[in-house]
Amino acid sequence: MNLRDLASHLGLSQTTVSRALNGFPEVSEETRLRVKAAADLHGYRPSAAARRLATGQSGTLGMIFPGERNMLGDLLFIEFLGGCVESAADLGYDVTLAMARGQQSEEAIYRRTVRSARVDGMILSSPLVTDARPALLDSLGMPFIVHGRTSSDKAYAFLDIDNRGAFEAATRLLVDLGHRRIALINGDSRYNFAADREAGFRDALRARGIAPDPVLISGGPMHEGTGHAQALRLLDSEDPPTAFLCSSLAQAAGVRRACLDRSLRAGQDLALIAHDDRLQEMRAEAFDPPLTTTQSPIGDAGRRIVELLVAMLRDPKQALPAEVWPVDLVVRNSTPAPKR
Amino acid sequence: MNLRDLASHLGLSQTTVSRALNGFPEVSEETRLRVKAAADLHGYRPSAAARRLATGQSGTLGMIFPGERNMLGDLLFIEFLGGCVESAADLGYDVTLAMARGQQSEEAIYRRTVRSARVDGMILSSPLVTDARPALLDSLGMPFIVHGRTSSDKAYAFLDIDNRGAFEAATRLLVDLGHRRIALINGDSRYNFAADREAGFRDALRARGIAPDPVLISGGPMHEGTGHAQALRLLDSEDPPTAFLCSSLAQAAGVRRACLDRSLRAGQDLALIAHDDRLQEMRAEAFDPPLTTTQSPIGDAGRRIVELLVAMLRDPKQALPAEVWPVDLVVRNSTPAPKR
DNA sequence: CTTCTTCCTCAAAGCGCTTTGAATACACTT
DNA sequence: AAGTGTATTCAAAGCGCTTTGAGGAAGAAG
Repeated sequence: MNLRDLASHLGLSQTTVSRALNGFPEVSEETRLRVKAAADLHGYRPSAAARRLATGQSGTLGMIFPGERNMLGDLLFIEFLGGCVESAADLGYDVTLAMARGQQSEEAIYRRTVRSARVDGMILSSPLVTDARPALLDSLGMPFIVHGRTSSDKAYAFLDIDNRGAFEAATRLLVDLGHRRIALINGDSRYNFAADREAGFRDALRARGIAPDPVLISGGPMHEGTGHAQALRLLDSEDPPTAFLCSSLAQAAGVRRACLDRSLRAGQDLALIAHDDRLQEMRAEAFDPPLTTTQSPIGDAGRRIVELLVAMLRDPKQALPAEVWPVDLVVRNSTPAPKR
Repeated sequence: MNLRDLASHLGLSQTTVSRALNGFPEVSEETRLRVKAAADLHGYRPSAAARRLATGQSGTLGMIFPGERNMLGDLLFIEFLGGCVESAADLGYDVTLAMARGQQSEEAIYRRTVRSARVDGMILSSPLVTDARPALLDSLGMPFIVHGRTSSDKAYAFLDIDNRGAFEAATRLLVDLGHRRIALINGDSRYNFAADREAGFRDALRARGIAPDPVLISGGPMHEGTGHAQALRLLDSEDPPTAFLCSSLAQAAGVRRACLDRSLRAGQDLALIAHDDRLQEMRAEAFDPPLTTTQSPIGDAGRRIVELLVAMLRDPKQALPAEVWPVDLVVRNSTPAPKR
């Protein structure tokens, strides 16, 4: 059942039927009701392909699979992706994935995707401190929004959380509790979020007149092994930290294990704070002990970012969205004052 | 630059250009080369929307986000998805995701997806023992392929691994080593793969005249907590097992932790085998000790399943593919004979 | 020199929708 | 009665591709 059939069935023109269905004001309410009823009755669904051709819009948003894969980073990605897909569906958009594979240049993927006009807009995730993609997409004329931020001269749409403020607050909490040697176990330093977190960490130390010790600052993939390895290194060092600040719960789990290896109790003998992206099956409150965290649900960010992108597509003239979400510091039971 | 422009540029008709580009035999080799060169030169990309409208094919494969989410299950999903996206790209297809959310019936999602003709075929993952989706898609006339199997009267396309054989072999290995009390920590029993694994487990025991003890058979999500909880329960029981067989490496990690809790060494004091889906960042060989596994790369399955589905779409008359991959039993260092 | 093939190329007809510009009908003004 | 809006509806022209049915050119066969 296509539009023409439906129209002739109703004794109306395609124009009128199309307008009735799409909510244009030129159609009388009576006609609209009649049309809608008939459409329902016959199970009419407009052909996505035809609409796309006619409007030039694909009704599809694109996302590129992260090039660098690592287990718990993937978990963040999928939670974010889930949020995106969910709100895209609500807004009538599809989400398609492409993949930057092996050595094949990521740029080629983006170019190809853009040129075949398969997507109306793109979502960039995990931006690097210096990331070529915004400029690339700009030059290709493809609307996009970044989850996170990056250094760029030009304005671009983004949604980010206040990583710097979050880690500044967390560090401040630790310092105010009396901690002086605080270890930061961060994400990979090429990522902007990690740079921001380190900056917040340094801000707080500087504000309290503490010189950051480079030994105490490290980074790596967002998984348990990173936390374990770095924590062991530090616990076995000459002047071990009294507090750990981690970029993910998984890293915190590694720190916890390292502490156990050294007969220490994380959250009691040592303070432990982690950033919590609110993954479905990894709850800071179920940690032993319940973990003090900086928290911000990454799934919500996915939902919101699609809303913002779709709004951009619907009204390209509006100002580029630039949201920075505050991050809650949730104090639970893992942040004692340092042992004397 | 569209087809008409390109054609007039070349002094050819659209027909000829289209055929040259799409590899039809009616075009002289010389013309084809000329056309291709010009297309490259001008960066011509056919409009996906127009092609879709003209051919009635969307060039898109659909996948539904798993309704039930759990961390390491998600990891399997994303590894599989990555494989799918990768080979879809090679074959010129997009992959779009939909999501079965909350209480909204999964069926509605499938119906909607099918009716708007956004996808040419669908990939079903994580089939249940009794799963309504194959019959549903069949009745809707949507081509699909199942990753795994399910009980269904009708024939359907699938790619599965030999879960039953794998667990039969693993169990046999343990029995032949002298183990008599073997615990199975499986996936959720509603999933077909879990049922198959249990069947294989029982096969091997039966073949050796051992009556399976229901106490030793349990299941749950594919994560560390499941392995830990079940192993603790069993280790603390009256007649603890001497060997564990797990459905995932994550579960095996939990078993290992439970053993440590009880001052036992998994892989030395107790035998431990797990199924290994070959996730990027979770290597059985890096386990302590290196784990004996039944292994089958789930990413490869994703790649292959898309090949099969695309082949089905290109030639709907061919027989439905039905591949069952053998699973390697890789003996490493975690399967000692039982202690006397 | 025709007539047939074989090869290559073409014009034109869709695919199913949106959107433009015009037409009709009707109620009000003047 | 003619003129002016206003509210509805319509026919037709695309969107950019694929594909059908035909036509022209060149070489082979009669």
